[in-house]
Amino acid sequence: MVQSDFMQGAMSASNGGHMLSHAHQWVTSLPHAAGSPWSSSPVGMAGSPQQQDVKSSSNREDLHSGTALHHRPSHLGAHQSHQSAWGGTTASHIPTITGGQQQSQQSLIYSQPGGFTVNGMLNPPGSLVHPGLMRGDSPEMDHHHHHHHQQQHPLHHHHQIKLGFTQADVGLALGTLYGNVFSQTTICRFEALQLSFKNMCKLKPLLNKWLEEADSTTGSPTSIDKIAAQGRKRKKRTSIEVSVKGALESHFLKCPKPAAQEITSLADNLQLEKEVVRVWFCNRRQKEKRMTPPGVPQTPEDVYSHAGNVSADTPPPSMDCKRMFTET
DNA sequence: ATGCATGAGGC
DNA sequence: CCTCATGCATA
Repeated sequence: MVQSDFMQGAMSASNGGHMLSHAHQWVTSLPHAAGSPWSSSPVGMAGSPQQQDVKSSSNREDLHSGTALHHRPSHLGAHQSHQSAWGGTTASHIPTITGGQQQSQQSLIYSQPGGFTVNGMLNPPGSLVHPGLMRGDSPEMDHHHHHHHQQQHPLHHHHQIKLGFTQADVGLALGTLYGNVFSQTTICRFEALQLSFKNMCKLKPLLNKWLEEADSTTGSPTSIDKIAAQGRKRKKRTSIEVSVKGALESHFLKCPKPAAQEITSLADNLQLEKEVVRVWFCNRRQKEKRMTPPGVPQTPEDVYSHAGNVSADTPPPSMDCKRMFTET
């Protein structure tokens, strides 16, 4: 395909000696067997071309999973404490795509030492529905017993103790294992289902493989080799004021895809570089296309539940507003 | 966890 | 210039 050139980042957590100042979330604490993430068959969503690229439709079926995932016995003194979102550790739960919409963000379902009773069923091995075939699939695991995350008990005899890996660790591991390195950001977005449907489909199998590996390798030293290079200077992130953001948002609602000239005038009015405004719109549009539209936070259950129809939401208004308010 | 940014691939 | 996949930098 075309978008296959992931391998440039790979150094987010390896510079100096302290990776990220405050580590992030801990991932992967999967109940063994809780495999099927999105058991749904996103592809089967014929009839509802939800969001993006419908053109490459016919090959996004790598979603079947079904591999029992386990965990890796390591004992990290997880200490996540931090702000809001961390209601718990982010279990690297592989989400189930439900037709391309939205899910929750960090739900941690995992097993407890006493036996994670997610539901008692999870999904049978082999219940991987093929994309396009069936879609009722993965049951809903209850999220009632979530958050417990890292309980670092000294004895983790079995390799059943779930552990926490940081998202950055996972991203790195994926790279060392399969060649595609991902950043904490990507893993985070994956878990939060904030990637495009297609992107999700691409990443899911990788994560699944990692999980398998993590289980089997139970402690095997993953060779760490990264491609660190890239001395390109990045533009300092522009901080846009809230009021200005509001203005941009306002315009976006009127016209999500302004013409170059509009962008120019807008930039002028807001006193921002044109490029900044242009990029803002690009990013804004992208955000619009992601899964997990705001306002429809699904509970973890929903996430793991049904997944069949892929109903498109966010109908592309495709209205072109060339210049309705060009006041130079 | 997310906002702004970079780049490749497309038109 | 856009879309898309990704990620540094940041709140």
